[in-house]
Parts: sequence; C-alpha cells; structure tokens
Amino acid sequence: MSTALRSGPAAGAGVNLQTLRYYERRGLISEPDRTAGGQRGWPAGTVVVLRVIRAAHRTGFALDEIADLLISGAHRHGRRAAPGLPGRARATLAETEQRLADLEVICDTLSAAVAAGCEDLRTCAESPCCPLPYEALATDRPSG
Amino acid sequence: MSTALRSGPAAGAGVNLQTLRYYERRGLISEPDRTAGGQRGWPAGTVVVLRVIRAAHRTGFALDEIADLLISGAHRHGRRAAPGLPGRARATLAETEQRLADLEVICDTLSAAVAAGCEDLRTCAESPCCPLPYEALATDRPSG
DNA sequence: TTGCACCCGGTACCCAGGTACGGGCTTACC
DNA sequence: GGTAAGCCCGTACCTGGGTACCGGGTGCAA
Repeated sequence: MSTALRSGPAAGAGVNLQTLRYYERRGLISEPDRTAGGQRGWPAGTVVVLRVIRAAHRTGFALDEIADLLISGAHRHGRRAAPGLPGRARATLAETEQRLADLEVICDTLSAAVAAGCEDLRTCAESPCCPLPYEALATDRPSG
Repeated sequence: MSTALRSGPAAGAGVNLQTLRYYERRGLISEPDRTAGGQRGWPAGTVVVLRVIRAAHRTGFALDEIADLLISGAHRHGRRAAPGLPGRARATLAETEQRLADLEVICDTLSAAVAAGCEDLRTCAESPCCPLPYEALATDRPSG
C-alpha cells in the first residue's frame, strides 16, 4: 500500500516525532506498520494527513474534533453514498460551516476596519458610532 | 458613555466572570470604570466585544492574536484613513485570510467527503485513489 | 561484529486558557 | 441598621496540546 517511512512524515510536515506518536495515541493518524523490532513505518500519505491536521488545528478545531473530522470507520468512498450518511461527518460539516461564517465576518470586519483607518476595534465595538458588522457575530449562539 | 453593568456582560455573553477579569488582565477588554468601592462596571458594548473574542477564539486565534485584532491605540475611525495604516492590523488581516482559505478547503473537503459517502478521510488521504482536494492544504506553508 | 544514529515506551514537564476557592469588602434590600 | 448576595484580589488548580528526558533496544553501514 505504501512506502513505509521511518520518521519521514514528521520531518515532511514539520511535526515533532513525539507529536506524531501523540496523534497516534489520540487516534488522529492510524497505527503504522511496524518492523519486526517494533519501529514504526508510516504510509506515504501520512504527510498529507498531518498537514490537514495542522491546518484544521490552526483554524480552531480541537484534536477530538479533528478526529471526528477524520472519522474512523469504513472506507467506502467511490461507492454510492450511503443513505443515512455518517451523522458525525454531517454534524462536523455544519459546525465547520458555522465557523467559516464566523471567520468570514471577522475577516470582513478586520478588512473594513483597516480600510476605515480604525485602530481600535475594542473601542469601536464599545461605542455605538462605529458601523462595523460585528452584529453578525453578536447573535446569540450556543457554544457547542 | 455607557450604562455601567455589574457582571452583566459575563452573563450576557455566557462568559465566566473570572474569565472576564482574565481577559481584562490580558488586555482584551479595556479596564472598566469602578464604583467608589472598587466594583467594576462595564460599558454596554462589552457583550459584543466578548462575543467577538469568543468567535475569534473558536476560529483558532490565540488570545494574544485577538488582542492584536482588537488593536489598542487611538480611536480614529470615521476620519480619513491614516496613510501608513496600522501594520499589525494588516498583518493580522493577511493571516486571517489565510486561515479563512484553509477553513474553506476543510469545509469543501468535508462536504465532498459527505457527498461521496466517504467515511474515513484519514484512509482517503493515505490512499491515492481519493480525489478529495486535500492538495490545497498540503502545500507547504510556514506555521507562523 | 561493532558502533553510532535513531527510535522505543513511559514519564515528567511546559505553556495557554480558564476555573475554583477563600477571606474580606460592597451593595442592595428589608 | 442588619444581613444576605455578590464582587474584590490573589492564588491554586485543571484541561488540552505538545515537548523533553531517560534508559534501553533497533537498524544499517563499515
């Protein structure tokens, strides 16, 4: 299935080897093959997975959420979509979309602030005279 | 300037009072007025700021970054934009846009995975047969 | 076969972001 | 005025996400 790499992925994705083992423990990357002596050999695609993990983590997902995102389970892409699709993936998708929307608002706000020469968003938000689109964020929203 | 609220913002934004003080220490919210007896009274807009902070934090900003995002400094929006605009705001904006792009890729990937009935993105990424658009994330990128 | 670099597992430690606790003071209400 | 609820500050603690260290085993080249 793959060229087994010894510690390649760690270097390739700029990730500490300890971290790799940590991710393995947390179920973010699958258990690698081992040599007879017990040394790990990761499949080549692990680098990609690691980059996904890092990107997801940078955008605010907790490791548990990322584990959900990389749902463990059967691998059956390419076949017809299961009718009752994995609920967790759908839930994660919904949450991700919400997060994306939030980030878009933040981005827009920041951009508008820069364009307006507004230096202190904190003060802006506290004073009613600033028309920045914070309100889109300020809607009440469960923290789940 | 504002109706001073005692602990209102905390409740209003679903934030622990301790956390409010923590944010205050970290410079995320400005120092509130005090009563003669030393009790805090926050301006009404603090609820909005708190929600911004929470949203930003949920989308992966560290508190220090959020403090940057809510740059302290003069409040001069509405006036003409300063010529040498705050560099930090611009840098933060750039980073935010990058993060937004990442999150979009994740969102797209997840969405495509759900649509394809793909249950294990981890396995997908490890096998070359899955055409999910991970590559957009997998480009090398400094972790800054 | 030997030697050295690397990896193994386990544990301890670190930092960020919050929360809880405790003794004392303020405030609000009767 | 009395009293209970709530806030003050400081400190200690907790969780999540990583890292570092250690003694020992493995792998590979010379």
